[in-house]
Order: sequence, then C-alpha cells, then structure tokens
Amino acid sequence: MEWLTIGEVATRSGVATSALRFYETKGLISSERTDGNQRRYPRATLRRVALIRAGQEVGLSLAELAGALEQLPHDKTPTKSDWERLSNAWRTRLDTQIAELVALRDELTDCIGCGCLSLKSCAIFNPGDAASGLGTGPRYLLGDSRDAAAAEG
Amino acid sequence: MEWLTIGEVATRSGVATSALRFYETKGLISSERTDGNQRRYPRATLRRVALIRAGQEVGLSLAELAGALEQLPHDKTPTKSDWERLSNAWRTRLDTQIAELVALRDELTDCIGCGCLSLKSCAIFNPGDAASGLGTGPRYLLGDSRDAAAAEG
DNA sequence: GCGAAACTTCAAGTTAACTTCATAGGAAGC
DNA sequence: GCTTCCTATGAAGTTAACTTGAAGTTTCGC
Repeated sequence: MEWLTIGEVATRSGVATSALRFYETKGLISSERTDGNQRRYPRATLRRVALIRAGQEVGLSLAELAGALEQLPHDKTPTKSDWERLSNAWRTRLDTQIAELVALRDELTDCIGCGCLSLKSCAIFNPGDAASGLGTGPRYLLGDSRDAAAAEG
Repeated sequence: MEWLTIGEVATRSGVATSALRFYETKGLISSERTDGNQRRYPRATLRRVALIRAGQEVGLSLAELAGALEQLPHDKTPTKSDWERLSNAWRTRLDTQIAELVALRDELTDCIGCGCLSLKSCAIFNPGDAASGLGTGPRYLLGDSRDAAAAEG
C-alpha cells in the first residue's frame, strides 16, 4: 500500500494539515505512524476527505459525518453501494432543506402582498419549524422558546 | 407612548431577556432608562424583534440585520414600503439559497447514477462555489483553499 | 414598608470547526 | 553533516449568537 504524508494529503485534498489532524482527533480519518512518530495516511484517505467536504457542502456537521463514515473502510476505496447509500441519504437531506426554504420564501412572498403590518397572522413572524435544519452554527441556540406569541399590532 | 419592560418584551416576543440585552449591545434595538436604571422599550421594539427573528430564519446574521434595521425607525412602526424593501431583499436571498441547493442536489443525483468512484470529474467532489452562502456558523472558515485538485483515482 | 420577583452589569462559558503559536523533533537534498 | 523544510503536540485564539452566574439594585403587590 502506498502511504502519504500529511502534507501530501493536504496538498492533494485542498484541506489544511491542521484540519486533517483535527479530523483525526474526531475519528473521521486515521493514520499509521513512522518510527519518527510522523503520520502516514493510506491513499483511501483522499476519498474520505473528499467525502467529508462533500458532506459539509450538504450541510452535515462533522459529528454526523463521523457517524456516516464509520460504515466505510478506513483503508479501502468505498464500493459503489457504499457511495450510493451515502449519496442517497444526502440527497434526501438536501430535498428537505430545499422544501423548507421554498416554504419560507412562499410565505414571505405572500407577506409582501399583504403588507403584513399586522404581524399577527403572518407565518414568517410566527414561525413554526420551517428551515430549522439550516447551518452548522449557533443555530441550535435558537428554536427553544420561539413559540410564545411573537408580537401584536 | 407606551413603554415595555425587558421582561414584557421577552414574554411577548419569545426572545430571552439576555438575548434582548445582547441585541441592544449590538445596536439592533434601543431603550430608554428609568430613574432606577431599568430599560424601557417602545412598543415598536416588538416589531423590530420580530423582524430580527424573521431575518434569522432567512439566514441573515445579526450584523447584516443591524445594517438592514438601521434604515427603520427605532420608535415607530415601519411603513409598508419599509417592509416591502426588506422582504423583497430577503426573498431574493432565499431564491439564491434555493438555487444553490438545487444545483447541489442535481449534481448529487447525477453522481448516484455514475457511481462516481473516479471522483475526478465529479462536481460534488470538486466544488466550485455552490451553496457557499449557507449557515451562519464557522462556514467562513471553509472555502479558502478548496481549489486545489481534490482527489484522484 | 417588607419581601419577592424583576432588573442591573460584567465576566465567563457554550458550540462547531478550525487556525495559530510556541517549542521541539524528523526527513531529505547536497 | 548541515541546512532547510516538514512534522508533532498541546494550549489558546477565532466567530456568531447567545446563556449562565454572581452580586447587587428596583419595583411592585399587599
């Protein structure tokens, strides 16, 4: 098997070495060590990293990706069915996200028509749970107590 | 004019008092003080807060919202044209986000068909800039150096 | 006019996904 | 064998959007 240094993986994947080490601490990728304690990655790591980046594009967190990648072999190329399973799941996720955003946009479009100065009946201003799966960030901090009546006229 | 305590605004808007204070430090809302140094908010603050939450649903950051809200009066109900301007801008933004996600999904669907085990020609694995406007989080940390050739067979 | 509930400020903690830095050891070319 | 680049580790910093906690002050109902 051919082994790659962390620098080589970084160059060829476009991911910084610091990120690769970080991924390793999270169990997303793994490596062997040389006698001098340096990491050596199997070639399949390139695919794993590519999968990670692709998953992130789809909006997955590293924690979620760790779960998905657990099922893939660390040191071999994933099979077609491995990839089909993942990509189907990700497409479903994208479909959901798209549907949520479309719903939000449609509500907003309605609001423009109505002027929406009353707010009471406006779906945008009294959100249910649309678009809740967006973004990796501190969005988890929202959505806890947004059910109280939002505002009035 | 009728003034509301921070607790009243919190209850009626569904936003925690700590968040309201935080918004105030960011200039998103403003208040007067009583003799005892307690905040009193004008009623229009309820609308402002509702607008903030709505904007967040659309994926805007507080910094962006601060810019948008600068144009609105702090102590009066925004006019219909104020709201039309904002909601049009937000709808445009949603349209863009949706288009990006749809593009990503379509690419992914193609990939399922092709098995995509070569990765070289796969749009998902060699992303351009689709879906770059997603999420508030540390997504700014990505996208700096993703142009290097992603992986190979 | 008393006690409880609400309010004040400020500092520090939280989460994700990394980066940056300091310090030190390894690998490779000539 | 020397120099230079690469790599290792661990701690701390970054960003957004808040929350939590501590320690003290106001306000309100009765």
